[in-house]
Amino acid sequence: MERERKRGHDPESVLAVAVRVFNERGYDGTSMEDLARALGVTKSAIYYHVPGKEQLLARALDRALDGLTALVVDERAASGPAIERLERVVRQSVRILVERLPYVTLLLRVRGNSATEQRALERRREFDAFVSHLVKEAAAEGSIRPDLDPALVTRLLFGAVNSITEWYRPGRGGSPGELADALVAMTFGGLRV
Amino acid sequence: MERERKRGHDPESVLAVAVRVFNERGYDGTSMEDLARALGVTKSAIYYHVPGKEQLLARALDRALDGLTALVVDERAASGPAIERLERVVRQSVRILVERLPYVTLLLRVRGNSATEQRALERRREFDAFVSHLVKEAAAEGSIRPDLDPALVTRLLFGAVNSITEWYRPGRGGSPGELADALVAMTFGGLRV
DNA sequence: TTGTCAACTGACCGAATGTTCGGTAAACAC
DNA sequence: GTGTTTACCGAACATTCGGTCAGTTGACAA
Repeated sequence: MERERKRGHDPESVLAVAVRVFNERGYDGTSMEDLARALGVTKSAIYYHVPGKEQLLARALDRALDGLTALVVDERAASGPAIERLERVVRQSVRILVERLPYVTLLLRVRGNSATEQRALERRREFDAFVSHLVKEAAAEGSIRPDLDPALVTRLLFGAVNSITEWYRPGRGGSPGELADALVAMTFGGLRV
Repeated sequence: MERERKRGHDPESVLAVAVRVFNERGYDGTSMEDLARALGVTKSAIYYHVPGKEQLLARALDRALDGLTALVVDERAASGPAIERLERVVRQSVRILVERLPYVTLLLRVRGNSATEQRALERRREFDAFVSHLVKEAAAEGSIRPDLDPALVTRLLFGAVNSITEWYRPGRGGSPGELADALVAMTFGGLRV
């Protein structure tokens, strides 16, 4: 029998708590002692469930990146006007950001301090390159204001998208769908009446 | 006589190097040993010029916040349509971000881990409140699309502005003025043709 | 009743951390 | 030349770090 299994942690619950604390204090600002306190166990108990601090980070970053990679794979197979594909990518990005909020939040703060972080940055750059290319396509098709540099548009557009990790809290501020609607409305159409 | 003063460091040059390294590795991810290496001196030499690591952070954050505070003071005295004042605040924000890029970059990564960081977050919140109010005014005057929540507009708008610290490098990608022009064009008017 | 095993604890390790301290070489002041 | 100041070094400080390991506990199976 398996059900209920008493009380206790497993690799999944440890990861969830760890990512929450990493986001509160920053990865480097979080000690294993901090994690232990948040889990209600001693430091050594953590090592029963996971191999170490850096692997905790690696698993968290993979969760974020797997979502973004899946998006790219899906969308590479799509066709139609680039501007419409771009809008879909933005909407899907918002969805993934919200669904995997703590993991993506962590990813967006990574600086490349370790091999793990550098690997994550490389995977992230693939996503950036994909989006960047898509915006250029849309510009080449004449769907983006010609006075705006496509590279700049990409950065500002995803600056707005990524800022979601800085202020969005689930349950507040509407559903992910409404959020995506508003974001697309503002970035594509402008905030001015 | 004063001129040239041989070679060597002073509190100012230590701060400049420290902030650069803080931004590369993160504040918590940077050791005094790292700073010493970047300065070409030993750890102890740093303490001759500055009182410690946290004061280095405090001074850096003050540089960023003093700029933003000055902007608020200036703009509180301004009049005219809120939408025009908002556009001016955005342009000035871009200017300050670029002028004080390393300092503002550091500020935007602060999580509140120490008393120093919490004080900085409080000052930053004053700026956010000011901008938030301004967007609401503009909405009340009918200058912002009524289907967009003003609070959301504020966050996305400054999500785009603040993203500058993530990718802008001086000398590349045009002058600060052109950057502000493009940013205002896109956020106010939309990226679509 | 005994044995097994998952899930821990507590004591500990070596390394790294931020900071302090005693000393010192070179430049300057007189 | 003598004393003082400036800018630093090297060693040491207490503390904290990520991580290890032998042992304990309590639920459950036989």
